[in-house]
Formats: sequence, C-alpha cells, structure tokens
Amino acid sequence: MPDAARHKENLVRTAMRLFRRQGYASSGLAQILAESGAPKGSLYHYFPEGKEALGEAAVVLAGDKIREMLEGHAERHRSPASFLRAYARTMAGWMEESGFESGCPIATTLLETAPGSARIREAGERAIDGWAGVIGGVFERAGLPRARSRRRARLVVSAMEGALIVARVQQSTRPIQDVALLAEEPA
Amino acid sequence: MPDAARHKENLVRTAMRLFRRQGYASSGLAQILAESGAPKGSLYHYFPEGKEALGEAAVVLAGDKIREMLEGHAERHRSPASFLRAYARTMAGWMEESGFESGCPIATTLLETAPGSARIREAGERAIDGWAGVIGGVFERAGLPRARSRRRARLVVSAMEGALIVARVQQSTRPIQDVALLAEEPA
DNA sequence: GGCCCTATGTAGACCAGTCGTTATAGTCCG
DNA sequence: CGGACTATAACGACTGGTCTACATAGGGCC
Repeated sequence: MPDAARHKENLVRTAMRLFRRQGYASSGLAQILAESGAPKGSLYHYFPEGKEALGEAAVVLAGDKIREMLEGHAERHRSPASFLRAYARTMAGWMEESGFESGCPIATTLLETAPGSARIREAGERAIDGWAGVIGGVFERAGLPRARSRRRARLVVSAMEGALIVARVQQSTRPIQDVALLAEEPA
Repeated sequence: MPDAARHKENLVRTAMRLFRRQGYASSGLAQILAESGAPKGSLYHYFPEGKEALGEAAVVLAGDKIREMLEGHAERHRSPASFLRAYARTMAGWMEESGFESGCPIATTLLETAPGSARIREAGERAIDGWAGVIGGVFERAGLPRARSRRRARLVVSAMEGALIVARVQQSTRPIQDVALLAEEPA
C-alpha cells in the first residue's frame, strides 16, 4: 500500500463528513465503508471497538480542524470584533457552500450519543474547551479581564452552535452573521 | 374506547420524549410503541405516512410547549433581563432534572432530518419563528425598536439552542445561565 | 327494544432489508 | 516464517412498513 494508514484516514474523514450531514445513527457502516473506499476488515482492524471509536475519532478530528481555523483567524485579526466577523464569515461560507447541509461537525453526533457514550461526550468536551480557549485568548489580548474573557468566549461558542442549527432550519446565513454582534458589549 | 385519541396523544408525547433524549434515528418504532402502550396498527392508522409524520407531530407539539412556557414568562416579567433570567432558569431546571439528558426537544431531530425531510424542517422553522416572536415582543415592549428587537430575539434563540448543546456536553447548567447576559447590551 | 351495516380503531403477525459485529480465510511484505 | 492488513461470508437483532383479522360504536330500520 502507498502509505500505511490511508484507509484509516479516509474512514475517519468520511465518517466526519457523513455524521455532520446526516447524523451518527443514520450513517451506517456500509455507507461509510462504500464512500471511503475502505474494506470492512480494515475498519475493525483500525477500530476494534467499532462504530463508537470511529465516532470519537471523527469528533476529535473535527474539533482539531475547527480549532486550527480559529487559531488562524486569531493570528490575523487583533480586535475581537474583526475576529468574530471572520469566524462568522467562515462558518456562513461553509454552510452556504454545502447547501445548508453541513452545520457544526460535532453537534449532531454529540446530541445523539450524549446519553449513551461517555467517550464521545468527553471528546466533544475537549474540542469545545479548545475552541473556547482560543476565542477567550482573543478577548484577553484585547484587554478584557480573564474571567470576563472566558465567560464571553463560552457565550460565543454557544451562540455559534445554536446559530448553525437555526441557519440550517431557516436556510439562511443570517443567524450566523448575527453572532459577530457579540463583540461589542459588556457581560 | 375511553376517549377517541388517547393512543394518538400518547404516541406523539412518547416520540417527543425519546427524540429529545436519544435522537430521531435512534428511536425505533418498536421502542416508541412499547413505551406509549399503543399498538402498531394504531400508529399507522393515525399516521399513515409513518415515522416522518410522527416526527413532524412531535416537533409541532414540542414547539407549542416551549412557546407556551415563553408566553407565561413574558406575562410575568416586564423587563427583558428578568424575562431572560426566568427563561434560562426554566431550561436549566429541565436540563438538571433530566440528568443532562433532555436538551432542546427539537434540535436533535431537526439536525438529523434536515437534509432528508422538508416537512420536519418546515415544522421546526415555524416553531423557532414562534419563539423568536414572543421574545422579540418582550424587547419591543421595553422600548427597543422593532428591527433591533427581532435581531436580538434571534440571537437569544441561537444562544439558547447552542447553550443546551454545550450544557449537555459539559454536564453543567452554566452555559444556559450565561444566555441571560444577552439582555444588557446594544447590538 | 333488537338488528344489521359500516366506519373507526385495535391488535399483532409478518415482510424484506439493514444494522453493527464477528469469524475465518486469505494476501502481502519485511 | 510472521505479523499487518484485506476480503468475504455469516450472525442475530432490529428496522420501518404492510397486511389481515377482529373489536367496538353509532345510526337507520323493522
């Protein structure tokens, strides 16, 4: 084979994409296998614990991707307001390009598996903490006290998660762009 | 039979509860039937179009319940700040009582079915519009211009939807309570 | 009152198909 | 030779949906 883990990587990326679009439970292993081009034997070779482990890997990968995007914007934009606008523009772009089919890459999976899978929930918690850390850093760098920066960052994450739901339901990017309004006030 | 539609009502309420906790795709008809006490024949008698129609009915019912709750708070609380605090307190209470298993009653279903079912998506859109209408009315009553009230209400709905996700993932009601901070600034 | 007729609703067996998972045989390469 | 990886068949459980048989209720009719 060309490189050792090409099937593994394809599997996780395909799972991430499908879970994002149609959810965890609705994405059967057969579909993931078919679209990734990996054989069934490989899935259980790389993920002996099955679908749940694949779900966890997909959440970790998606969390890292979002975090990298946030870190990129944090480097390029010094003011919280322009940082948030850039963040919102990116998410709105993804949403529109996908025809309002791809929202948050982890929200659906987490909601579906929250009661049943501790490991996926914990992976999601780490991902969200990471995002809030980057966003809080931007506020802090702009002079806000640490505690206020953290609280504001949590609110931004919540608002964006919710906006991605509402945007999908209303088929409009407006709710996403409104999140950028959160740069300009106390709290 | 005792009353005409007792099985129908049980069906929709049970579906709403299960969809809320574990999602649409993971809640099989067998489980819904067993927990509601209704026989399979009744399901397809009241909902000839099957699970999708049941999902739509569950979204409509949940949307109405949330709206009634919001209207109650809007009557009792005149200032946006105390209205939002009451709203947040109610949602945080539900979340905690359920052991962080019951978030937004429609979010999971909508995310899962958004790409595949127009009728469920549209029912969700109507529900969300209804909530935003009530919340916007509170802002407007407090003197905010109509356009600003609407924008702020949309932001509140998004933030609450997202907070219910984050709260579940972090097993904490803090994100929900933070939504009440949205009462106090421009935008 | 007693009778049939029909619509409404109940009840569950049954279907073909899919689910995630396991087992086992085989292939490839160091 | 041996371990990593692939390939396929099969597993029992469960999926949403259909079908037929049956109970019950109300309304006209004798």
